[in-house]
Amino acid sequence: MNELIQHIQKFLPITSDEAEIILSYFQPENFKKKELLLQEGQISDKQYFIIKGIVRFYINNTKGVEQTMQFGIENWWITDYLSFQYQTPTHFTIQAVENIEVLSIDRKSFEALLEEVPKLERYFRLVIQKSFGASQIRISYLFTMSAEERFHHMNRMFPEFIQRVPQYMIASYLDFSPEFMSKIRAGKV
Amino acid sequence: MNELIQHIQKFLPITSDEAEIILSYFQPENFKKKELLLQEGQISDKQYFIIKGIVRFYINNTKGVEQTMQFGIENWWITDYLSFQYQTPTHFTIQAVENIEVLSIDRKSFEALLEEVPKLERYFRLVIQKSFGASQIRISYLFTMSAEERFHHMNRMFPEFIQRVPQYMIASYLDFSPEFMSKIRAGKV
DNA sequence: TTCATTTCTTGAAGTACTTCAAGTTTTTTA
DNA sequence: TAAAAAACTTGAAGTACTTCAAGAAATGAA
Repeated sequence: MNELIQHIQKFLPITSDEAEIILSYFQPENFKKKELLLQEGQISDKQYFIIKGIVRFYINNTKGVEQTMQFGIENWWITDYLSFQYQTPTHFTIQAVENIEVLSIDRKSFEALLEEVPKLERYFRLVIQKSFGASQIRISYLFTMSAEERFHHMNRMFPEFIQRVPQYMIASYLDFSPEFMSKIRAGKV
Repeated sequence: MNELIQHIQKFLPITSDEAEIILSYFQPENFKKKELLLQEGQISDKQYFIIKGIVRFYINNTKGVEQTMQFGIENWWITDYLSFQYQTPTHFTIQAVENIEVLSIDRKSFEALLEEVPKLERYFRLVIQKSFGASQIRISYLFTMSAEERFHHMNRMFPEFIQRVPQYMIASYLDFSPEFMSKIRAGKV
């Protein structure tokens, strides 16, 4: 069965008729490694559900370095919600880390979908609540752990993930330099 | 008119009958300065809507220092959503910074309310979407600005707020030491 | 299979902060 | 309105990182 429908079912029951209606609102899209789903300055007009692959959500700091703020993996939703909700230009970029498959929905269709299947309001509320919780946990790690601790913690929690993503992206996600990451790994700190 | 109802009206229209039903689910509560609304280790069973005053949401780091992760002010919702949603013990503490007035709702009542007034699912989705967006912006500031820049930025954006809250809480919110904040303010960096 | 590109490593030098300890000022409480 | 408690300041010393520059290793493309 479709991944999105399965995901929705984890939060609330839907009938197969509803499933069909829901899917009719989505476009399957593919992006190659390094392609951009959203670019700084644009208005985030789409929300993406990741079927396969990894994306990163980053911001360019003043020195032009890309700081990874979030990763998105299978079964996660990704977009800049503020830009999406208020139609303001985004400060962020979303990029495919691998070749990816997503389902996309634009703002208009999203509103129409919620009107036709109102119980999805609940699904999206629960999904975002979870994302927000994850974001709070992430901030707490940045606040309470040293660079080395953050690295070891991530290594412990997501060993397979670390393999799939270049080190310098992990380093920027954990908020330290790639060189420092290299030294941590080599035990030279 | 009631602050909560006004706030809901910003996101979607409700009738005065609905307003009455909604309010019947909430308890007004008052907390004195420094009282705790939620304590590390507890399960977050309530969600709070702040009518008046400021709260802080913090975590104790390994050295026992309180790191402020979020402030909540008038018209904001506050809770640990992960703990609330999944009924797991929280790592965080919520404390009244001033004497405060809130409306509280526990998890059971919250579910009952959503069942009786399903369109509130949309309200809560939009509210949390906004909070999540704010959280993303906050992370981006931590990633792209120096301590001094974060301080000046906050000063520029929320000058009145800075007056209402002790400096050491602002310092921990901006992720640097109170001593360093003192030096920034004195122009000694 | 080779060349080009991307990613990772290493050491040396620098810096943006933290920590500590003590004193001062402001606010709260009785 | 005095005493106690909380919040803020200061300078000196320390440290967890960053930056730079150059080379090595791994990956991808023709």
